[in-house]
Amino acid sequence: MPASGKAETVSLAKIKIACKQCALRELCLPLGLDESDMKELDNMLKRRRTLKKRDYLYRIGDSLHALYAVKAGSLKTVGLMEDGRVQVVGFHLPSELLGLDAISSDKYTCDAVALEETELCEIPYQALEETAREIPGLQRQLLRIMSRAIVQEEHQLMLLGKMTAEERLAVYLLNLSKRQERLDLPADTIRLSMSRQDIADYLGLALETVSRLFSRFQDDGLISVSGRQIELTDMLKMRQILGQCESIKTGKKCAE
Amino acid sequence: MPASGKAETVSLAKIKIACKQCALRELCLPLGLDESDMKELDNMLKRRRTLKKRDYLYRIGDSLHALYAVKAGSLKTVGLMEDGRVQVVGFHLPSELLGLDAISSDKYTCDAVALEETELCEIPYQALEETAREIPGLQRQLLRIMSRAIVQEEHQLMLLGKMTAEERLAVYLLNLSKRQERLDLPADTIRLSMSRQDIADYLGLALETVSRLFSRFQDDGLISVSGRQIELTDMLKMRQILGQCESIKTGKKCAE
DNA sequence: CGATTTCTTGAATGTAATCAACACTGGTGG
DNA sequence: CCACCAGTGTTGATTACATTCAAGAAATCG
Repeated sequence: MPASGKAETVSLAKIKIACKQCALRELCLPLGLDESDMKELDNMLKRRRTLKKRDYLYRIGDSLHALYAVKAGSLKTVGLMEDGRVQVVGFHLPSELLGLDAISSDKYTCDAVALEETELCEIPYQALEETAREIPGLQRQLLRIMSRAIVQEEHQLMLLGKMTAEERLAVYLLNLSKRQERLDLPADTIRLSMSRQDIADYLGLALETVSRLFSRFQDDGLISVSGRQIELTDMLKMRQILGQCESIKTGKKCAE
Repeated sequence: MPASGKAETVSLAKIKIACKQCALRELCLPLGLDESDMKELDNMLKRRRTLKKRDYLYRIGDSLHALYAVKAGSLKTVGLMEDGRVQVVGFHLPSELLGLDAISSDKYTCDAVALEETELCEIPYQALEETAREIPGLQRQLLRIMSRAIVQEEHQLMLLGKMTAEERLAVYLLNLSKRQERLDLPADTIRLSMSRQDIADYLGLALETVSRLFSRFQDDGLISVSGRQIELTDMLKMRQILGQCESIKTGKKCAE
């Protein structure tokens, strides 16, 4: 283990804070990087991007230039079928990474669309790959992040393949709650940045079904709905909808 | 570009053949490796494993020791819900890799079960990660493989979220056909190693629905069914079920 | 060969989709 | 500031697709 002088510690603390602000803690914060590593990373992450609501970050078939980390706002990634059917593949909140699907073929396989005013960090992929070679911890972290994406999607497969409409929405809300908590936001107040249609396209339901479920949950005292503002008024009862399977369904087990 | 003497070429050819037999071409064949790299890889891949039908390769919660490449036979990976519901997350044929989900948390998140007599190569993960540091091409390939898994699961999300039962089975059969082709097996003859129940649990359907669809496809002249032996007698008509979306649905677009 | 598992087929049911009408929201310009 | 309008969300009625329940046939295994 290398000795750590005071200068290094300070610098490290500084850059970690920067990284936290930049919402990239997913990628680099957990690492034990030395100062020069940090510089390299920092150089890579200079570029910013801002999107307005409905702007595309990238489209299906675009060449992979970069991965993106959400700094503020939110996006959806959407898979399309030529006959117009769409599947929302993911929602991306601050601190989360987009674009991993493009690594295999050098093309993005989904459209990525901002759901609101959104800020991102651009991570040029070529540079990231090269840097990962030099910084073992970064390589490791990158692999972990990709693996986590796989696990997350496996949960979604289970949701789409085996769960009722009611369960799907309960999972969805609890999952959003959990992700907010990680950002040090209140767990029981959710401001949805996506439409009912988006939620439906994510959960494999019709938008009317989603709307009805919001109403039913409200009638049952689980939530309080005011447009896109949701209060989780009875988390316990909400979890009971999921029976004993919370851990799998909300992603608790594999989220960390 | 380094000069390549005769000795190196021969050795490289030899190991590539070994790798092909070992069904690991996914991982190392596309790389430009030099001789010492090859040795290192080869050392890593020494261990073999053989499973009988219904044997578990690993279970949910087991610690990640290794990734596995299927050499012969087939497996399913299964996600479980405590109340007994199951979702088959994937089927794994020769040349395909299992265990990527475990990298994020050091635990496998699915059960992996052999569907028949199955042979595998064990790839100790720790060693793989370290080797990937030293061989840039390997790191790159590993990232690509993981990205491809993500893309594949995204297709499955679309299938489960947006496709009819009929379309799901058509996609499934065409996908199997394509994977067989890649192994230099006939594209129009499929011997299913999985039960109707497994297929149903993969496609998010009831087993009766799957059974009925096989019958209907046969009545419509698309396939000829004899238990688990399927002949694709009219691929064209089968593709027409999918409308214009073949490329997405059969994985053609992103498989390579 | 018998016994168990797997598969097929039929009938009834149910969950969520679709179709349809209306209400609310939020942004824009008069 | 209000009215308007497009987009978004709610609710009801009907329909449809796939599930469930049930029974029997076929295949597989010991």
